[in-house]
Amino acid sequence: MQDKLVLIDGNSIANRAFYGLPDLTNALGEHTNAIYGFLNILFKILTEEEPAYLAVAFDLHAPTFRHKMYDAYKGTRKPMPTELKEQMPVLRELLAAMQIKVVTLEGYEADDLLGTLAKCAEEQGIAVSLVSGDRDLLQIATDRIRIRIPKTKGGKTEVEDYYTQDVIDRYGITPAQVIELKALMGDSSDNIPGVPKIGEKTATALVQEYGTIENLKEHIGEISKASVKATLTEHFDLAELSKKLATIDTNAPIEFTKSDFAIADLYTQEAYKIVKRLGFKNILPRFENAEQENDAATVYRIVEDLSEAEQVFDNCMKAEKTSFMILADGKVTYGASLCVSAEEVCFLPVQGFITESYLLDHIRAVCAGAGNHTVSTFALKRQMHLFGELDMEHAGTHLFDCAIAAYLLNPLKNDYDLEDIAGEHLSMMIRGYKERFGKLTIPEALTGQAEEVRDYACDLARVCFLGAPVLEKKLKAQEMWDLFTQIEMPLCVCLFRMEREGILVKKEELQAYSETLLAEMQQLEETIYAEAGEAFNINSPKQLGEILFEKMGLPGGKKTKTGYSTAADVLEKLSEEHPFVQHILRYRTIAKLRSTYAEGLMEYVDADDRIRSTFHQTITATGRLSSADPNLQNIPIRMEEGRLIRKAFVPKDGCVFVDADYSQIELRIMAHMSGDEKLIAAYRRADDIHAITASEVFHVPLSEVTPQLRRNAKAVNFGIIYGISSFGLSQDLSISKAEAADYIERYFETYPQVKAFVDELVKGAKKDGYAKTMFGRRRPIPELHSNVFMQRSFGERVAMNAPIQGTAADIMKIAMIRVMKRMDQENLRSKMLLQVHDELLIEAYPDELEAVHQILLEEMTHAADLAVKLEVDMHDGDTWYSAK
DNA sequence: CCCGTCACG
DNA sequence: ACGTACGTGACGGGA
Repeated sequence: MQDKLVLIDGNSIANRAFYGLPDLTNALGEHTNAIYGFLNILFKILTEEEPAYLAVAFDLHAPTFRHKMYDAYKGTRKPMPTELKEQMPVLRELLAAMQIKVVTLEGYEADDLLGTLAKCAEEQGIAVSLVSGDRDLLQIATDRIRIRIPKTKGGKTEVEDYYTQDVIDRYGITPAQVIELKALMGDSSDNIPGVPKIGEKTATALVQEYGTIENLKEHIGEISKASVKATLTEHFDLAELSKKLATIDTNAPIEFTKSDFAIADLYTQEAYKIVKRLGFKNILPRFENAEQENDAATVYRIVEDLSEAEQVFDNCMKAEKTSFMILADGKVTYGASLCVSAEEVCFLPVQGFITESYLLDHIRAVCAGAGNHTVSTFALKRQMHLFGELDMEHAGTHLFDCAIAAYLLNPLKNDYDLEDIAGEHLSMMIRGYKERFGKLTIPEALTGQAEEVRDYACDLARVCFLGAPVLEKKLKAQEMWDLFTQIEMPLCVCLFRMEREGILVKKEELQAYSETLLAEMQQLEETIYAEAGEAFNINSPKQLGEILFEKMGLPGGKKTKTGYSTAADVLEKLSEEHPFVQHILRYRTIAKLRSTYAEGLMEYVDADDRIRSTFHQTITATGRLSSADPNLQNIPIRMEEGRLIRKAFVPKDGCVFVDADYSQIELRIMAHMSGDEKLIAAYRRADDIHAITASEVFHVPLSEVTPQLRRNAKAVNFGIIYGISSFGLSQDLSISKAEAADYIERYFETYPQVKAFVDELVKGAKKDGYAKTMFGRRRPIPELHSNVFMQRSFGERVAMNAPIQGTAADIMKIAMIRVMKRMDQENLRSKMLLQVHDELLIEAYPDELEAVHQILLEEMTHAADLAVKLEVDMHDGDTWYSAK
């Protein structure tokens, strides 16, 4: 097989990728698109050519002979944008990790080095491919040196190839004449004033006719075009200069040798780490052979013998700290890994005498910890569902959930898997399940690749073991240790118990409700089709838009990226005059209630007629919880027809619901945090804060506050919490922006300390890079430093909202822990079932009703000590509907 | 898989 | 001039 050398123009290809691809960032916020594009081209070429030799050339910042030739040469290059500039050293680092030869030389540009190497290799009988986006390189083309220029066509990268003949075919001139052409076109000397610039067609014709610019000069009299003649006569010296600048120096002091340029193993462990960090998921598999070699000091052991297992658990109990990870799929446990020390990690597969319950019971015992050791793991709540509950307080003092810790350190991430935590906090690269086992189930993996499963499970436990102290240190440094130990970890147990409990629903109520809805839906469907004159999919915004705005010709501006907006606020403006639109809106409401709530919820009813939602503790940017599968935090209440669904949620036999919710908690927090005396006084005075606000802001006696004025004041109150903007308020109140701005101004005049407070929030967040709650929870706000107005404004609103929404979340979490703890202490059998941000739902035994009321009231109102009293509204009911 | 829409706080 | 209120999750449609 013939030897091949591939040469790559590093700057040119990275540059091309940077401008050709959308902006791309990894989890750390590093820009990566130039590197990504570079790698894609590299792999494409390598796959195609299978070369024996490879090198990438880069420009240096040092001046080249071109600078010496012409002072202004440095100005001929555009400055690199920082987003690209920062990628270059990372790319170099990656190439080094892949053991790829990188050439740079002071005083020479990449072109010169590539040209020299190409010629040198050609002389040694090696076929050369030179990859660049720069057509200057075409001058190097021969029959054995191929210039390859990547082009993007419709998202696909294609490569244009040029041997000598291809240059002639495409440009009508020989490779050697490329410099003549460039000289006439002034291509390489953009910034030199007065340099001749002749269009490509004319220039090509001239080169074809005269061969060189020197020859052209001698025949300048023959040129007919006056402009061409003038510029060439006047500035011929500049054309000559231009030619010299465009000429690639193939005599750079550099040499091609086979040994120096031979491709070694590209897929090293070092390279794997970098690609992993960069987040190139589809490139990563190439590097998978480069397994993370374990520290020689750490032993991963499979334990199958019962007495040996006993020994492992015994050691865990005695150890100062330990960690574990259960390997399970849904409800089935296949094994667990435990880390007794940094040197010894054991994997215990479920088999023989090591049964599921044996394993789980022992792990629970390790967590419950008779001793004083700390136990770290990942996603503790999920594992509690396998082995059972723990003590809330003990969780705070002795257990460490790496996912929750990582979430507190950066709540903006989409997920917190252990592989990411290992990379981000330990600079350790762990391969994930999919990378190791693909689509295999755990039992399949265990049969076929038992040792790999062992390594995987042990890796996870080891990351927990090593990660906990690192995360702990960071939490303490950021003053979130109390938040973690006193709120989040105990809450984790609290949430587990709520999830395990579930909530009873009357399936037949859901069914009946669904049928009622279906009947009306079908009726509406008929009416709508008749009015539209055809049948269409009402649920399709696209089809609906066409019917409304094209067929029926209703006035409607295009609003969304994909077409007409048919959102409720748009349709409501039309509905007055068009009953048809009212029918559409009504249909939407009914369809939503049926699909998401009536039908949707029925899917989740367990055998014991209870629905068990999952409360996610590591999702929101502000510190709130979220509920999913199903979401029980968005059950309808605002509209009566939707609210009816709550009649299906009932307490178990012999119990009643107690529903307690904070009254305007966010606004009270606002009053407290701002310290605004007038707002605080307003809260101390009476209960209808919106009316008082209206009275004070609009200067009318409280008794004369109209519902309209109250509504406006309420909207302004909300606006302040959301991060006020006149546009947003104007939208909400359907008033002009100027009026909205006026309201805001009046509000700030009335409560000047609120104004100072929100200003300070933005200022502080800009300085620190994050917003902070009363309990130290942080939310990073990178948008604050954006150059884009929209994004920056968003950042400012977030800086105002996050401390308020987040503090409310903190307070509710504290209340939940205290309520549950008190119910435990008083040996109540009543259960906490749901949290809906400012509301708690308890399933109470009648004989405990008084106690439950008292506990809720006391613990919720005293969860935080604010300048303004926290008020709680409480209702009992035999359904969730009537308990509100 | 993303988008538009809509349910909640 | 820019064009949005803050925070979520689920559904159906359509590429």
